[in-house]
Amino acid sequence: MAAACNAAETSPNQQLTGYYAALLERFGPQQWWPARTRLEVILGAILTQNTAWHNATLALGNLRRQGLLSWRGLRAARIETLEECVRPAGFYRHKARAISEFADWLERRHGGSLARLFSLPADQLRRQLLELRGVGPETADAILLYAAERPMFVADAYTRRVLARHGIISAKADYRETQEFLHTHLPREAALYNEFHALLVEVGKRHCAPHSPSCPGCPLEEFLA
DNA sequence: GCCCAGGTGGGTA
DNA sequence: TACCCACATGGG
Repeated sequence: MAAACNAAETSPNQQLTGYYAALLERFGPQQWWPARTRLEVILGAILTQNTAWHNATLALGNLRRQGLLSWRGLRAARIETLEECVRPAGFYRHKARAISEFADWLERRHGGSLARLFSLPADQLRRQLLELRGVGPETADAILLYAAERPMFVADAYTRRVLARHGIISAKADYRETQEFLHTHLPREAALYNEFHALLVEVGKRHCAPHSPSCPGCPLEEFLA
């Protein structure tokens, strides 16, 4: 029998820990982020905005074929070239501009050094990233977590949908509220946030359709039963 | 043909 | 602050 989505009798910490264990048991380690380098993590974080990851990989493949997967390459490229590469990921004008400005900014502000950028304290790094056009809270946190290995939970649409569907957070909880909840009730560990977020995306894709009241076959419902 | 996908930024009240 | 809307392509 499918469980009612009511976990009120256990603490949020216990719920989240139990959810994590249940997801890990069902799906196994997800080995995120699916990228080869920190630069690819950053580009992927921009390219996947409101876009299926598959389309982001098409754009990354185009950039690779054009020899643009380096800061020098990106800075030297014409914006029209970037737009053409990025087109499969949608919103291509925005994303090409964001990538181009990021490359210029890194050169200007940090001498083109990702090591220098990522040596900043997490709060300062996040503030700097948020100053960039096309980098909002989620993209900044994805870069912090998956490229800089800082413990910032990426409270994306899947995370919010899955947690809300199971009554863990309010359906109205926004990005900041969801992230604060997770930071409050989970150990502040990058490896845990990495794996948990990836698992939430996986369960969201497989079992948690938008606008559906339930999640058939969802391991979280079995956990609650 | 419609819905959805690992958001962000600008405008308006 | 809180909504609303534009931005765009590819797959099911």
